[in-house]
Amino acid sequence: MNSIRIFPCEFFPTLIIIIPMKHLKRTKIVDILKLTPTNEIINVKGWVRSKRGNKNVNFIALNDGSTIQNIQLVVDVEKFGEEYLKPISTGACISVNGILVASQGQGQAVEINASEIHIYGEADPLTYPLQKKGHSLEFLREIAHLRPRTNTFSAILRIRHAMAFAIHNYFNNHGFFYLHTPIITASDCEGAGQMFQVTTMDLQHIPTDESGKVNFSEDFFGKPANLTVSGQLEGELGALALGSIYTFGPTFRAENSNTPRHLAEFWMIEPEVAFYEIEDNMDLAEDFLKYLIQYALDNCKEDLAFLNQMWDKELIERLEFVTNNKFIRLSYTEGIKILEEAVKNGHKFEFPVSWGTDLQSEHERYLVETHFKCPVILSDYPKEIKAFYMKLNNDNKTVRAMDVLFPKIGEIIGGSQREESYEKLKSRIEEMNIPLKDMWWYLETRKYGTAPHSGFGLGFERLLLFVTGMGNIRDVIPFARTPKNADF
RNA sequence: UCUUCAGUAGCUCAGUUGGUUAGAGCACCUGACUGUUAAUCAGGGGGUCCUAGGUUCAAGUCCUAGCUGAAGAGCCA
Repeated sequence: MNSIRIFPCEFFPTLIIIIPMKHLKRTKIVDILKLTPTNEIINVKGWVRSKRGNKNVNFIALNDGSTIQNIQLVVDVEKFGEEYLKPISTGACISVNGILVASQGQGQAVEINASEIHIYGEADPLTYPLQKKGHSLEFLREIAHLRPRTNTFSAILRIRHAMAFAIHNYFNNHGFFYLHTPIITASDCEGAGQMFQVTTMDLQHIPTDESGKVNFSEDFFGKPANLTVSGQLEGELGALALGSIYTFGPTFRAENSNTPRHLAEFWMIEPEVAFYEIEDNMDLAEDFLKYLIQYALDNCKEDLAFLNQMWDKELIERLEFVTNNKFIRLSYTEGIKILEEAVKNGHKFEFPVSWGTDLQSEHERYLVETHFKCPVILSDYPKEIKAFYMKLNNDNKTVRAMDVLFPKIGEIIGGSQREESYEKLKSRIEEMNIPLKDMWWYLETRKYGTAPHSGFGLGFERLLLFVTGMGNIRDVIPFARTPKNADF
């Protein structure tokens, strides 16, 4: 390393002597904390969380993001000089060589006696927005470029990584293949809300035809194109060839949703499996969610403990409850009966309950949080309130849909067994006025070698809301995209 | 998009029935302190009271509109 150390000379106070800092391979704090103290010199690099002390000795709490834990640096003030240490304030980035020793203080097992310090970057205390105190989540959202440097967000981002890894791990272990479905799609029939249009046309001079309509043949793809709202339809194509696939990618919805549970850009996991009935689909969803939550409990202990202590005292308890209890499974019809019973017994809902209407948030919350106090898988909804591709039951009234409802989050998973009959699917498409010409490829999977199959979509950030205990989805993604907000 | 609530120092917030020079804690700066744990102690600086109108002798405080944020609802994962 070409780093240097500068310090004032005793005889010529203005003279600065430059000495190359001894080059050592960096050790991450997460690994340092596992070491037993020897007399070897090690190097640590990171950002200063706090500096305290007196005329003789300074204590620097350093964090490098590898763990929520800081390493304590002990700095002899006389050795470096007050002036040199001054710019090492909260937020500054430094590289330190020193000896790892057993701590003389109470708060930590080991600490580093600093012998050389190089300052990579100062952080002017007058303007650096992060202080050594708690900040509101709303304030931190306004400084999304710096919030990963806080304990809370570094914990969330490490958990986010762990969950992404665990998702791939689970599917790989279960023989699923990761299928990359397109981000840009020219089919407007994915049926999950408003789409963002993709175009290379000059919006100031849009080409039109004789009748004044937009001439999309001049656009990049020669027809209207959008960002995907779901990889499911393509996922089905994969499942009907590879057997078991999953997608895990960004998803875009141009809905004007202003809630703590919605993002315009979010990540979704969509497994799709051939020869799966709806019950198999439920088994997969339950096993998958429990695996992920258990993975977090096993591998993100310190970060979860921090979030539990800081934001949500019941977090770990709630996670353990979910892994230890079977999800309640019941049909939409049974759910309605329970809700009607509740109304009879005096429970007041803002919206009326009756068979055939979609369940409101308050109804789902009643089932999950009040009645069962447990995750619930609701299935077999009336066909009128569900998507065209869901398999019709023999009663001709309900479809094999399933929603997994979680406490605090609501719908975390939505899925179904897919309609595999060419004729039934075709007539559903026609009933819902979806243009058949755009769906020919989807229908051909039913025309040639069709098979029963099922799948679901898991909102990655909704999973993270549950696992981290955060209340707002904008706090579990590094850079949130919501209506009127695409900064950073 | 609808409903409700909020916007005062860098951050978190107090500010009485409308009444003189708008406060506190933390942060920051200066000083003290021989091992601190978001160190402590003493002192200091720091304000377009969200914006624009209006009511009033007088507005941080009341009214109207807008902007921004949050919560709930709808849409959904």
